Amino acid sequence: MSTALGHGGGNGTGDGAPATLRDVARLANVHPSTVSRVLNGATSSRITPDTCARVQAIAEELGYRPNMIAQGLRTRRSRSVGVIVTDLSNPVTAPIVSGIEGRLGERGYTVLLGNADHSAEREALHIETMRAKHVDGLISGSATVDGDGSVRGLHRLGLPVVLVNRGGEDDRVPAAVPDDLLCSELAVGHLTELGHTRIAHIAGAAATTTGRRRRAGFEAAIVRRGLRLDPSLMVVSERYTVAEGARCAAELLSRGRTRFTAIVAANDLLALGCYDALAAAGLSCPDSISVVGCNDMTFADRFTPALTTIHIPHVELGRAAADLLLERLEQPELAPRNISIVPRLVVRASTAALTSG
Amino acid sequence: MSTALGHGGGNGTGDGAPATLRDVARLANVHPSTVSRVLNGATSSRITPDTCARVQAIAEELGYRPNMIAQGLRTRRSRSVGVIVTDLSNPVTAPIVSGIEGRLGERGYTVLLGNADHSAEREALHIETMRAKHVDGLISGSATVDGDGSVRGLHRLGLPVVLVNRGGEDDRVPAAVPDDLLCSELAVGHLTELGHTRIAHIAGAAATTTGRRRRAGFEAAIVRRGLRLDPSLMVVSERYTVAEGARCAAELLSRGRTRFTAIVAANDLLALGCYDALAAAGLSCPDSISVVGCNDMTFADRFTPALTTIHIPHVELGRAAADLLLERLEQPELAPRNISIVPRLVVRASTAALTSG
DNA sequence: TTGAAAGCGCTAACAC
DNA sequence: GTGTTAGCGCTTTCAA
Repeated sequence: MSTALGHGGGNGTGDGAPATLRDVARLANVHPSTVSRVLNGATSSRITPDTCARVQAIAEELGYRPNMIAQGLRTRRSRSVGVIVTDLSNPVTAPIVSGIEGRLGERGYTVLLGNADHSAEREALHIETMRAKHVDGLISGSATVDGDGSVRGLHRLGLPVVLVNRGGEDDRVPAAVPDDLLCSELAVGHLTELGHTRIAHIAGAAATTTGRRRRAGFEAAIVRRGLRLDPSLMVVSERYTVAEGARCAAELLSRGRTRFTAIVAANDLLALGCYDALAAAGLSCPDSISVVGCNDMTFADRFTPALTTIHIPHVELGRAAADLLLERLEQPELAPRNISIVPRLVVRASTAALTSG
Repeated sequence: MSTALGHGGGNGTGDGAPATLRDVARLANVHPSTVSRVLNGATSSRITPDTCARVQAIAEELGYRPNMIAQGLRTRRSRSVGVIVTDLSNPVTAPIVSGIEGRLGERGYTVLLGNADHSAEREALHIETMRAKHVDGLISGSATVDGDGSVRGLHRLGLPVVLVNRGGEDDRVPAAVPDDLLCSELAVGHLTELGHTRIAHIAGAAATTTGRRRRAGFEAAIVRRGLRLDPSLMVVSERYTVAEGARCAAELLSRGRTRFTAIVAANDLLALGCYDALAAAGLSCPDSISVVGCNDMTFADRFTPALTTIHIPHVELGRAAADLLLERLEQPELAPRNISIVPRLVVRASTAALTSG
């Protein structure tokens, strides 16, 4: 009786090499293809229950494991998918990957992980490798908007590709993304309900759809409420980092610290940077300035003040991306579609009602 | 001229299929094996510079990419390694994986990621799959001490395995781990320098080497200083979570809240739980009770109070594990070895000098 | 220096 | 229902 680890293995010749289909066939007195048919659920129905049982017994006894490399070469399906991320150290990346891996794993696919680490060169290298390893598809979390990213190229080459978290500017390649417009709407809505009217925005990099769409959503939300869209209350960050958030908040402050009473940051890291800049300027959050983040990343509830933010279910985002890819792999005839994940406002302690003007 | 994406590809027959070695051979008027020799650095020296150039030109023109699946089947080396983690959502996991992936990527290996998500069954499944996909080796971050984990079994089967973060109890399988004894020594040393003498410990699960060794290190550090080892000041947690930390700290408090003035927690998550339990009991940290964590995970500096903890360089830990595996893959004759990573005390605001007894 | 031949382990089209 | 044959794309003896 073989364990899950293939103990009791061997090919029956005593040389310790793992058993192959041929080994099983030889001991079961059948042809290798018969073994193949028995072991592949789809075709096993056409085999005599008798031989079927015999083959299975021998396979079990030998601890036979199909060689997926050989299978892949023959069938042209590797049952593995590449997952390329911009930055493994970004707090939202792990949950997204977790969601992807979980769903894909359920369906028998393995994840090849590539960390681009903000380098276009490394990203291209990973794509290269994954193509060479014949992944069945690719999920990319590093889409940038600059026209014609490498991932986009793959899509044209016919390799199924799905974007996650950040989408493409258009809808040519399927993507699972948060409803970025709604994120900003929720943030602005919350602040106006608290009485704020002069609200600043620290936008995400223009090269990312999260950055662009959240900015668009912010502007729409402001206009929709009949508030003035003040260009001096807008600053565009270059990267999603705490340091960059601090830089942008300081910039905002330098343009006049009484011009605004609240900041909508394009993500939590930027919001954390706001905390720093405000503290450095001797201002308190939320008493002087309210701050809203976006993502609700791990520990957002444990900062001081606890961060009011827009919750995005990143694990679910990852699962959705996996579903999209699975769909393309298993029903290529279906029209590609997008999934938009609904965010949710989480009120904590970094926002307060406007008291003094 | 072909781009990194293989544009300009095709096999020269116009059917859009990717070019193979044979396609290149045909157009270059040489035998496929010659092309193989040209393209493999090691053997290309034995080829006429002339044909060498011709072959390379054709390969380039066709956008030829070796099929690594076929290569793998033939050479029995997949150039991919499995990385199995206990929990992708643990804050230390991402940096470890990042370190592993970074180093392995430099050396031409791809990472297959498997998230066991605390399930032994899922872990076994991943190991199964990775064996079937013929990974060249395995790095496991989910070693438990219960004798004969599945990973250990693989090691016996001859698949190169390296443990990371948590080691095996003995040294039979190579591991890259923090110096857990030193972690506790640093924590206790820091507290005694602040005047603390009655120090409690929230130990990590006994099934993990981090839990066991940090506990042993704690006990040794206490004894070394001639302090009393009070069993009522020791509680063993079951999982590395905030909730579990809170439970353990509450348990400690229930045994008498004046019996100790400081807590050494086996990791930062447990330490965060201490914050909660102390707050719930109306106690302040660090004024009433000092708390020391371990790991220095992301944002440890941003909690309130900022957490005094033992810094472990997790990216480096991952790199070390990758190095260990690379060593086994490329120089199997070398004796397996372990790498111990040196931790560092980071003093922040959760510890204070003992003033009132 | 190059070509020929064989085969890694598997599946699938075709025969019987 | 099962066997035969061929071949996925590559590397690697062995010859020449």
